[in-house]
Amino acid sequence: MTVSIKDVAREAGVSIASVSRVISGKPGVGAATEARIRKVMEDLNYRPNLGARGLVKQQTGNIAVIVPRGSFTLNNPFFSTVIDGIAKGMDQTEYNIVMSFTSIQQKKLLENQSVDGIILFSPRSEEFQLEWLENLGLPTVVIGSYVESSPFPCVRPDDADGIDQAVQALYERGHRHIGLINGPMSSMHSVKCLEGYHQALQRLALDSGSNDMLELDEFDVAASQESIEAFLSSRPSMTGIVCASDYLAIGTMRIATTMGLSIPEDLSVVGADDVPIASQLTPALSSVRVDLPGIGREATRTLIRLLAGERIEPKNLVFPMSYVDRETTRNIEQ
Amino acid sequence: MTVSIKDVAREAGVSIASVSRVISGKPGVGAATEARIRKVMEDLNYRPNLGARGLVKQQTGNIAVIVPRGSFTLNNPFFSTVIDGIAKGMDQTEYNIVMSFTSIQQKKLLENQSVDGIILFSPRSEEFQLEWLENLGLPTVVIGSYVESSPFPCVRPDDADGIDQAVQALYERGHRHIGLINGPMSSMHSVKCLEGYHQALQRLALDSGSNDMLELDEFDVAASQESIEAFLSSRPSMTGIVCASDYLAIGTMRIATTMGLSIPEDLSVVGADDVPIASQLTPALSSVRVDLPGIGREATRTLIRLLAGERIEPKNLVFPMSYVDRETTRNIEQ
DNA sequence: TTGTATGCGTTATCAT
DNA sequence: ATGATAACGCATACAA
Repeated sequence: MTVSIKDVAREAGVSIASVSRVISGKPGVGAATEARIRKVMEDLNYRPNLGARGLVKQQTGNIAVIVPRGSFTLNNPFFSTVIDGIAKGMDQTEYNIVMSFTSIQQKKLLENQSVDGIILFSPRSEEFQLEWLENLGLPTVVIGSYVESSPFPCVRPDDADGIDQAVQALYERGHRHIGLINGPMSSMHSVKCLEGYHQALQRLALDSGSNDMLELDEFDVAASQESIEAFLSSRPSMTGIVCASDYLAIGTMRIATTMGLSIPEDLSVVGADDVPIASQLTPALSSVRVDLPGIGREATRTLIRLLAGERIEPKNLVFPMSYVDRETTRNIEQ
Repeated sequence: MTVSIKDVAREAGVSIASVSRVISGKPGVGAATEARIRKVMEDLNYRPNLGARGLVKQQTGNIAVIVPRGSFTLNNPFFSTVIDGIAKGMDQTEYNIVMSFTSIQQKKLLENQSVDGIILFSPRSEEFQLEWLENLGLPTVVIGSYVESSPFPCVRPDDADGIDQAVQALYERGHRHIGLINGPMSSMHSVKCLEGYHQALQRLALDSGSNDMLELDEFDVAASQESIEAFLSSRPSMTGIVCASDYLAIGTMRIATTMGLSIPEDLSVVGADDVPIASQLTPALSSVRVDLPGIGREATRTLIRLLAGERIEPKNLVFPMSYVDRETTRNIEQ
């Protein structure tokens, strides 16, 4: 059924070695024979078998992109935007992208020798054992904040500084009671966000001693409606909210609105990452910008270098964030 | 470096055949030897090589998921939501998902015998030659409206009826001048939407003879700001707008707002597909719902059956749509 | 129950 | 410049 190098060889009246040579562009084949071979390949509609080639060359030509499991993953524009960058980066290479969204897929994929390298979105602490990952012996690059002890190169936004900037921006606009809506602490991203929040509060002497952070169980807002409502209504003096992601911010805005609060009149909201849709919203979401596709491209570049045998230093590539003022934040009188 | 079936055999003092048998769970191996082999596999940390297995079994274990090229693809929640369903469906199987977002990747992927089947998001007419696709000889399922002459099974929303329902809903709320913001006609999706639009207009005797459809060059709104502005401002009597996708609707709302129109007071807007974020917006977007993850799952199921050698009838699996009334539509007095 | 041998499609080594 | 052949890791028909 499927036409192989052997069929081409027979049809062209040459050995498979010669066919292989023209396929891989290796020297050592006469112009005339090459032409003949090419013609036959065309006629027979020959297609190389990547699996067979991989077998002898000891590589698959595939890169695994591992996104966290959970209901909202791909739907979260953070991931899709970074993945966009990964895809663009991968385009310059010979590699294909094998994606996996669930833990079942992930184990299957990684344990089957079906990829040459891994791009790993920073998993929750409960998802992967670092030891298991290391044991795989595959070149790996992590995207997003990750445990300090990780031996893998890491490309990430400067989450802590981003949240710090968001708080600072609200402060400069007259806000004095500023809350943080954060993800679960099992995610390093949340840990970093909290770090930045505390840092800003301390510098601005805003630390009231009260706990104004809400830690959600999930990054999924829909599942956390009640706790957000409670958080908001129990803090009437709070005029500004910083969220650990734009996605969280969108959900928070919705909930606040249904509670009768208008944005930004009653409550200012700042997101994080400045996902593409943020600027399309009404009102447009103030956020802390970072080059998401750039992160994806850089992660790809790094992995490719790793694959080529390079040693990568420094291990941490941190992308700067910068506050973008839009319509969900307002100046308030003191 | 990498441990193979051969190493296991030697270490366990058996033949590779026996090892292969326990791996594939085939009968014909004594309990004692099986135990010994398993232990050695464990000790040596043996991992099967999918490529090698594929070579002999003539299959790769990979499914290609082809999404249209272009700037806004993964970022478009339509795709990510359907893909979510695909991933869930694929979880029940032994297949991995190989994604490709660019034409370069796509050719590479499809021409290399590195996948067993294809899930294809309905491409623009200029993107793929049907003949080329058929020539691949791979089991293929299309998601979304596609050319009639396609020989591939197709899973899709009932776009025409969806838009029809949206127009109908606006009509019932008192609207008499209703526009359509549509994608390019090179996409069958747009063609179907237009079809539903005309159908509704005719039934409701609303066809004014004027052309109230705006055909965008791209599904990307940001690039079409000017034409949308012009469209809106040149039709002051228009009170309702139906959009060919939620994404388009979000962009349209933003542009209308910056023009000083408030939604839904001055302009009612209805999206299509009811993407997850639609209900999270403020105001929440009225839309035409369809089970997007269900479409993904069904496409996967269909492809798996195709892969198993089944013949699939009917070729078209159409998912119903139904209007969801939220906050971007209002009743108007006659 | 267990082992031997062959072949899957390709690259690479070594002759010629 | 060209060809024969081993090897990659695995499944399987056939022998024992």
